[in-house]
Formats: sequence, C-alpha cells, structure tokens
Amino acid sequence: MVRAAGYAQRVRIDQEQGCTIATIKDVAKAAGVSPSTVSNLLNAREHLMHPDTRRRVLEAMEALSYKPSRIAQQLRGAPNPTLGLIVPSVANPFWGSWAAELETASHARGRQIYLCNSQRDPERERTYVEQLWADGVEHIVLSTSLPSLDHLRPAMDAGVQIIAFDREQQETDPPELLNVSVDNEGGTWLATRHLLERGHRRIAFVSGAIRTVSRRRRLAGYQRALAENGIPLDDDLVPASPDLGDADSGTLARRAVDALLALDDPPTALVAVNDMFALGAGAALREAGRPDIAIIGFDDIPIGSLVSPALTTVRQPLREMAEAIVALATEPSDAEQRYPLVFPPTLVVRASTPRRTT
Amino acid sequence: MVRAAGYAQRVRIDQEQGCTIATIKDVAKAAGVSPSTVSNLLNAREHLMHPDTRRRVLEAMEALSYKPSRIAQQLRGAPNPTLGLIVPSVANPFWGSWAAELETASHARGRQIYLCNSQRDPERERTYVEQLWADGVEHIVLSTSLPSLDHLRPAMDAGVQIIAFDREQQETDPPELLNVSVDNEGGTWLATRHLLERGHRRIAFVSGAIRTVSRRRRLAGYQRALAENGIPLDDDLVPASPDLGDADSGTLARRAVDALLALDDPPTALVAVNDMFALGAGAALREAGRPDIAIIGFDDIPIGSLVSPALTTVRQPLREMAEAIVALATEPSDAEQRYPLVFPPTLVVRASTPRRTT
DNA sequence: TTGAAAGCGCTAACAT
DNA sequence: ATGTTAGCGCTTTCAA
Repeated sequence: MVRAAGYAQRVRIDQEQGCTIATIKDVAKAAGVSPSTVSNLLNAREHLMHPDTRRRVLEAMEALSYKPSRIAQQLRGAPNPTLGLIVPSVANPFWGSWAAELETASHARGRQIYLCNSQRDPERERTYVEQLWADGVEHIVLSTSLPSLDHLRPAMDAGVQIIAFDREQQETDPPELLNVSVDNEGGTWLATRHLLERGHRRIAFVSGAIRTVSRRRRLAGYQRALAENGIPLDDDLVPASPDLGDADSGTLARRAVDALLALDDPPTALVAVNDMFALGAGAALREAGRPDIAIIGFDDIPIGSLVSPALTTVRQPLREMAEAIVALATEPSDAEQRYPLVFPPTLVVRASTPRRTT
Repeated sequence: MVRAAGYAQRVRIDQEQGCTIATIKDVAKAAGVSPSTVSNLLNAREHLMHPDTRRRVLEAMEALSYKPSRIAQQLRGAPNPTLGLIVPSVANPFWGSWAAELETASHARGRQIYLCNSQRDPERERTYVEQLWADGVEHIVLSTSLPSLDHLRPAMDAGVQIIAFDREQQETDPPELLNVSVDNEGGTWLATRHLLERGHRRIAFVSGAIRTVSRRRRLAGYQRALAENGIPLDDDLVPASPDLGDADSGTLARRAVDALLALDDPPTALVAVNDMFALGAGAALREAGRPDIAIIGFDDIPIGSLVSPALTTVRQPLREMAEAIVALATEPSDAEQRYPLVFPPTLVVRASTPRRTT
C-alpha cells in the first residue's frame, strides 16, 4: 500500500510512479520482511538482524526513496529536534545577526532553527509559541523583553522549554524559565562613562518607547553613570517616544532629535538605546546641521563599522550567548554550570564619539 | 486517560494536575460523550448536535484547557497552515526586510511563517526543505538563486509547493515550480543608465561571487546599458570576488575597491550588486580617500536612507511581491492570473550618485 | 443525535 | 532473528 503524496489535497497522480510516498509497510513488503524489522533498522537496533535482511531492507528503502514520516514518529513521542527562535523584528539587523549567530551555533550541534517574527506583538508571540509547540518543538528561544510571560503558561506547562533572551530574570518568573541576556545596565553605563570621559556633560538618552525590561535597564545604566559622576538627571534629556516598531527607527529618532535640539541647552552627546536608533539619530543630526554631536549605540551591528562616521557602540557577545543557549537546550544540567546567564558587554570605540569641543 | 506532558522525556509530574495534556478522550469522558462527538464539534459539524451536548463538551474543553494535537491531525492528513520561508542570509538586512514583508502579507491571511536561514548552502537548503516537509508544511518560499533545483525533487514530488523568489524562471525548471522575482536585469540597467546620465563613463560593477541567477542577471543589465550607450565592456571594471557569505560584504567590497583603485584608469562610479555591498564599497572608498566616486546600490534597504551620503539605489517592490506570493500559495489558480511573476524595479535617487566632476 | 470501529505511519513490548 | 500486536490522538464513515 502506498501513501498518497503529501496530503490528500495535493495528490498528484500524473506520473507512473514518482508521485507517491512509500511507507514503512511498502518497504517491508518490497524487502519481504515485517514492518517491525524495518523499524528496527531505522532505530539503531540492527545488531539483532541478519546481514542479508539488513541489506535487502536497505535496498528496498533506496529503491522506494523511503523517508520515515516524522509526523507519525512524533505522534509516538519522538521529539522534534528543531529549535524555535522568536525575535521581535527580523527587519532590524541586530535581530538578523542574532538569528544567524544562533543558527551557526545550533547547526554545529546538528539542530536546525525555525525563526519566527513577532513584531513585538504579545499575541503573535503566543501564537508562534503554540504553533511551534503544536509541531512538537521542545525548545524555544524567545527574544522578548516583556515583563510578564503569563501568556506562555500553557506551553510551558506542557513541557516546552522556554529560554528567554534579552530579558534579565524577573522576580515573578517561573522557576523553569531560563533567561540569557547581556548586562544591559552595564552596557549603557559603559557607554555613558565613555562620553563623560570624552568631556561631555549634557548627555541625552534616545530610545523608542521604553516598555521592555531590557530598555528599562539600559536607561538605568545611563542614569547610574550620570549619578555616579555628580550630574543631575534632566528629564528633558530623555525625550518620550510613541510606541512604534523598529522599522521606524528613522522617524522615531528624528522626532527625539528635534525635541532635543529645541532645548535651550541642547545635549552635546547622545546615548542611543540601540544601533538602529543611533543611525537614525545620526541622520537627523546631520540634517539639522549638528553633525558635531556625539552618538554612541548599543548592539554592534555589522553595518555600524561601514557607515561614516563609524559608529561607537557597545558590543553584545552574540557568539558566546548563542553557544550558551544551544548548550542549555541540548544539555541543560551541564550547561547551567558552565555558562553565566548574564553576559558582559564591551565598548567598541569608533569615530562617532569625538571629544567635546564646545 | 491523560496524555503525558509534551513527550515522554519531558514529563513533569510535580504538580497535582497542571502538567498534563488533555486528549480528546479526556474531554469526551468529562462531558459524558464519545470522542467522535467531540471531534464533530471540533470540525464544524455542530449542526447535528444537541445544544446541551454542545455546551457540555465546550465546558469540558474549557475545564481541561484542551487543545487538539496537530500532530495527530496531520497524521490524518490535515495540512500545516504555516508557510516556510528560506532565505540565504538573515544577517543581511535585505533578507530581514523581505522576511518581515512576507510575514505581514501572510499574517493578513492568517498564516504564520517559519523562517529558515540557509547561508547559501544548498545542503542546508535541502535539509530545511525536508524539515518543513516533515512538519507537514505545504508551501515553501525558497529565496535561492541557484540555477538547478534538483536537490528539491523529492519534496516537490511529494507535493510540497515550492515558490522560488529572486530567481527568474530557467529553461530546465519543472513545470510545477513558480518563480517570483524582481526584474534584476532591468534594475541594474536603470542603475547604470542613471550613472551615465550623470556624466559617468568609467563605471565598474562590484559584487561578491557571481554564481546565482539573479547576480548574473544584474551583471547583464549593467553590461546592456553600457553596450547601448556605445561604451566598450572592460573586464577590469568587474573585479572577481572570492566566494564568501554576506556577513563579509565589508571585506569583499574593500577588496574589490582596492583592485579598482589600483587601475591606471579607475572608475568614477560603481554599480553595486546590492545595498550591503554598496555600503561596504562606500566605506572602502572613504578610507581610500576617494569619497567622490559615485555608488548606486540595489534592493533599497531601510538603512540606505539613514547613512551619509544617503544611498541611491534600485528599489525592489517587496510588498507587492510578498502579496503575490502569499496569494499564489493561498489561491493558486486565481493568483496566477492576477499577478506578474517578474516585478518592475524603480530607481531611488539619493545623494551617493553625484554628477561626474572630473 | 450519538457512538463504535477502523485506520493514518510508526514504534516497542512481547512472542515466536 | 523476525513477526504479531497494541496503541500514540485524531477523523470519518457507517450503524444505531
């Protein structure tokens, strides 16, 4: 008996033999054995098998281009080896780089990745988790930064392992949740201190809407650095932003820059919440005739070294974090010992943060 | 009877009732009906059902947080509504933007997307196709540009619909393959003509290794524009590139630029195979002290408008192409009438292509 | 209006 | 060394 091609809807019977899919029974019949023998061969139990039988089955598989149905295997309880990765915005080069890095790390361990784009929409985030769950995916790397993960309870209860990225651990987190993140607060602290060292005193913080954990931490790092240096916080230097997506970093940054330049005492330097925002702010500053104002980004996307002036930024150790996450998904007990969950950022000094001149 | 949480390996029995998953049988038992009645309700056959029964079943589902197992449904022949998307490099902002655009279009029709990163590796491309196939995904948008798609025969034979993107139709293509692409040749023709109009005569073409259909077409458009204007082709102006990934656009572009500047008669303008390459070449030119050389890109990634000088480029109509593809996957017969398979690019003039001065 | 039964493709006791 | 059997969760005739 021969299984219909794919699913009933798509049966193609326009060729004599190519368009059907062999099942384990077909192989068994062709090799003159029972399905369980074929199954034994499939499941590394070939030691208890006559070499001749083995060969015949192998030939039958080859002849019929047999490939076991993973759907059937999953129904029996086999795990799906794929790793799910959910990012807030694939259009943002940072998330693209991150996905590529995780792909590399996981490919090295023989696991593929399904990447999902949530557009920062908790509802989409949830449906993607459920979709992956429905496909039997056991490990999901969720690049969210939402404070609460309640919407993922059902999947977690069902045993799906969620590893949150870019989100430091929260008090309300369930114990089975793993969080891997760069030290966001430390990163902007480094950034701000760098600007202070370059002589700046009026330093602004530009960002899209600050509703995520990571952005809140980045703001906190900026504030701490100022406080430590005896500079009073000034709300005017942290212009509020409406709540749009990354695609609009350009627009958002322009608005923030306009607000800052309208101040009586505008800043001489900007800490941007991330590189895309820094690039947008840079464009806005040039347009406004203030290319002298220093900018530092966060993330270290590859493009930052290609633009002019090259972007000073704070590097996230993507490779190390990717490896930790894949290890966590593959050998949890072992990995939890060997890796930190919060990774240190590093300062990357380029041309966009000149010493204060005025 | 209650199904083990997720899969055997991950059973968590540390709570009184939360960590198990209800099956259709559990619901049936709780509602005091048979599994088929529950199934009827699930499959929009509720018309033939006593309102009371309906209510009881619904309550039982609610109480047990029942969610049908899609794996079991798939084994029965139900299609997986997800759309697969394979791109050569998620780290390249163009592919990120493309993925986001396709996500938007397909989300509008209620279909989610699994994005896969092939790193331009035909083997990975094949394993991702098989993976998606194994998960019951019926439509795969393959952003490859490889001349031959033989490695995908098994999946296609099984009824998986492959829609190739960024790859114009080839003679050897199987009839069931759909190709959606921008007019690559027309795009670089536009680009080159633009440079000619700005007075340039020594125009180079910079690119990574040209082994894909689309890059070959882009080179052809450049050559045609020159030929039409009576400018002889000069191999020196098309420096060869080694075969690396997109991540290295910077390095690759630098090498190409160095070769061009070493020429006795260096070009005054560059046509880049895509925006990332253009950005890399721009950085290299500035470093070499030749910011005067004009550059035009291809793709129109969002960042192109944020850099300085803003990048002149050729826009791919991503939104329109995404809609066509989703329509093709959703209502093939209808869509094949309404959409072209090759879409026209448009010129986006910004600051990076000044009139020739010397 | 509801239920019983067969079967999707595969695996793993258990029997031979 | 190989075959028989039951069953994973669900759907769908068909019978009651």
